[in-house]
Amino acid sequence: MNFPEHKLIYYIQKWVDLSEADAASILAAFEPIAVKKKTQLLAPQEVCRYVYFITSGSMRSYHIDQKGTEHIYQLRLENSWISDLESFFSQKPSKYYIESMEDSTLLRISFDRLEMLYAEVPKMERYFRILFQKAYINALQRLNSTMWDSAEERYQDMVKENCDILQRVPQTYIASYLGITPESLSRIRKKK
Amino acid sequence: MNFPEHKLIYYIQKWVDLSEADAASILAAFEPIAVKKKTQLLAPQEVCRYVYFITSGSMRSYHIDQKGTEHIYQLRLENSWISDLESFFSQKPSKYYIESMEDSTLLRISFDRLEMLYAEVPKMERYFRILFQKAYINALQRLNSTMWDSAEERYQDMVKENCDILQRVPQTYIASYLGITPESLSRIRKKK
DNA sequence: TTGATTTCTTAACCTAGATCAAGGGTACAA
DNA sequence: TTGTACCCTTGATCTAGGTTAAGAAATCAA
Repeated sequence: MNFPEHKLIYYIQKWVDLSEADAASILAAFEPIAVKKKTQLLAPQEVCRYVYFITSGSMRSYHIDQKGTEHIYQLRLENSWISDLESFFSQKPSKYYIESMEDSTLLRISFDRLEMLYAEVPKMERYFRILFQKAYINALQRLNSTMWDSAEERYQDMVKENCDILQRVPQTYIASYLGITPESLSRIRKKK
Repeated sequence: MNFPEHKLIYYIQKWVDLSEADAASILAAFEPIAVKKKTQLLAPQEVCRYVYFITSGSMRSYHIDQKGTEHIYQLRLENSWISDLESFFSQKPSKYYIESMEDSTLLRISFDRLEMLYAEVPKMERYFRILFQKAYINALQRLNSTMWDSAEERYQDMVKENCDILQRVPQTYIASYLGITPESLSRIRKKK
């Protein structure tokens, strides 16, 4: 079987064992969608209704400050999750945008449907516990390197990870994600 | 009943319903310890063996860079959790210190005992899922404000939270936590 | 009570990265 | 195929916060 939905099961099974029945329940809970490049899935003031698993393409989330400058805080490729968890779990208005950077396909699940899924397949509680734990560890590492490493070190770390995101999205997005201006990133790249 | 252990149950019950039996299982899984000010619970190269719930006092976690400068990335008061999750969950050597800032009492649980507890009381899986979810949201907010707000704004936000940590620990710790030098914090405080 | 350590403040100077401005390249829409 | 928007680069200048240094104040151990 080779439906795109199965990638989701593959990634969940890296962390918890699933029966055939579990897998079926999970797939039934998610709804597939397809979006063109630069489609907004969330805008400020809206409540974030879904958590998304990206099956192909790439997404970013960002906010726009008082001066009108965009600040990207998440860049995600296929086989990872994206949402505004703060808005999703509180079901209160978001401060952020979520937008596709390429034509993309996603699986989405709503707040109520997710709570149902936790009841149906309690292992999902464990899966998301592990997912958030890793996400939290990651966010702290990013915080540490933002506070204490130079912009150049942060960029070189990203290059070392050899993530093809560097080839797939504009440098201005990478710069914003690293917390610097496009001009600074251009100067850093020139050096090497 | 008024044993200090019960604060733990109180805080867990804010997020999941516990039976008497659940509460008993949880309390049985944790071991109380008491430490003097400036006691190290973890040092670099050691594996972080426990997750700690602080029942009284305060803790910090930090690392020391090549130049010998301390960088604090967590400051925690009573009724919150502290650990190095990266080391704890991988059971690999840590890069961080965990140290008490005041005389403190804590409840600790080991990796194996926690896995047993998840099996005994599956609701704990849900509790930690919610805890890490909130911690992750928080870490992203801190990352955003470190990237995009001035040092003064970050300090003022901390003052607004009205957290008594500002009174209880040296300013040099607050400065490091905010990602600035003690000199800069002193200048910021002088302004107002 | 007293020296020793730690913490906080202030001042002079420095630097990484921001800001402002302008030109060239590239990609897609018509 | 051309024009329009976006993207990247480069240079000149500016600034928040770092660095270095030194003294004052507070805290602590004996």
